Amino acid sequence: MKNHHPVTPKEERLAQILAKIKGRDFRLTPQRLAILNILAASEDHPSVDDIYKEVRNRFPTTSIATVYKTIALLKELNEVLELGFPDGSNRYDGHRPYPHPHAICTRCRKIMDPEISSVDELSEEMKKKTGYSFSFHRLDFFGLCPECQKNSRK
Amino acid sequence: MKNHHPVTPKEERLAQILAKIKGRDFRLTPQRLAILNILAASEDHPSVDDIYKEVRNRFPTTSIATVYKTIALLKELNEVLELGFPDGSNRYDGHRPYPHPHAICTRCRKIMDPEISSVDELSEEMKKKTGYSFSFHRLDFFGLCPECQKNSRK
DNA sequence: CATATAATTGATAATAAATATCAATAGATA
DNA sequence: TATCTATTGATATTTATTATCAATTATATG
Ligand SMILES: [Mn+2]
Ligand SMILES: [Mn+2]
Ligand SMILES: [Zn+2]
Ligand SMILES: [Zn+2]
Repeated sequence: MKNHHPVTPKEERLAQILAKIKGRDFRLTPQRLAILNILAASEDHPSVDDIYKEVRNRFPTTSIATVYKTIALLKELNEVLELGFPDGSNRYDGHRPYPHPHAICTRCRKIMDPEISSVDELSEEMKKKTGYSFSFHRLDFFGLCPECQKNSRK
Repeated sequence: MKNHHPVTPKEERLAQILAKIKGRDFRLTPQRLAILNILAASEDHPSVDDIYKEVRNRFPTTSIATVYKTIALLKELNEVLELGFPDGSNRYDGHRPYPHPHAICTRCRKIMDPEISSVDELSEEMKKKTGYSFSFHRLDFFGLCPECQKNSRK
């Protein structure tokens, strides 16, 4: 048989996304499925261009517009987290589509996902001080990753 | 005499900025001084267009390019904090030019500056978990401000 | 399987904020 | 006041994203 239950974490993640897609009048084209696979499997927060290049390895006729449209679809379904940057170098997390803190290297642009416990505390203090009711957040810490720290020590 | 020591907080803040400007071959034009005044006095994180409109009240011939160039100058001097957003609706804090958390209303776009004590803790945990050496951060919490919460309860 | 429907694709045009360009203007200094 | 050059203002350029639309193709149905 061709279909089977998901076993690896990324198969699991893809299955979650496909379940949401099935809900509406969405169609499963090869290009779209390839993009979903890339996003579900990615741990390194790829850019639109990263995704575009990778999907073109398998489907060389794919348009960049299709990548944008698939990402827009996933955003609507809350199945991808967009890390937008004002210089246009946007990055995407299809692995963890909910808000979480990021460590961003200003030299090599590597973005990491640490498990952080003190976010709730900060959020609670923000709420108390401002009276806002928060629905999401964006927590970015910028600096040098361990590797770039070594390289900059010459 | 015309010059006097700064007494109000915003005069104090303007004096800080002017001190940095004096250092190099910078010139004090009326337009530039007006923009500096607006940014030093502002508590509400104005946009480029907000600043542009306000400065044109006093100097109607001012170009938007001059606003951009003055902001670029202040960024170089680390005397303004730029809150860049991927949709291009950038906002500026000339009052507190260092990284700090913001509460952002998704409805009326009001941005607040609460005094938060638990940032260091979060930063420390990030550092321990990732090994990054951070130099700045961006901490945004999005939701409804108290006023917009009232209005949305109909 | 053949057919109908409409969602999707791919190519391209349009959009818009930020930046670059450059001749004209006007601070700063002596 | 004259000189020098930083700055201005108008405009062109850049570039990521969005919009457009005819052609294609996934899907359901008989
Ligand atoms: Mn992430
Ligand atoms: Mn602020
Ligand atoms: Zn790095
Ligand atoms: Zn509000």
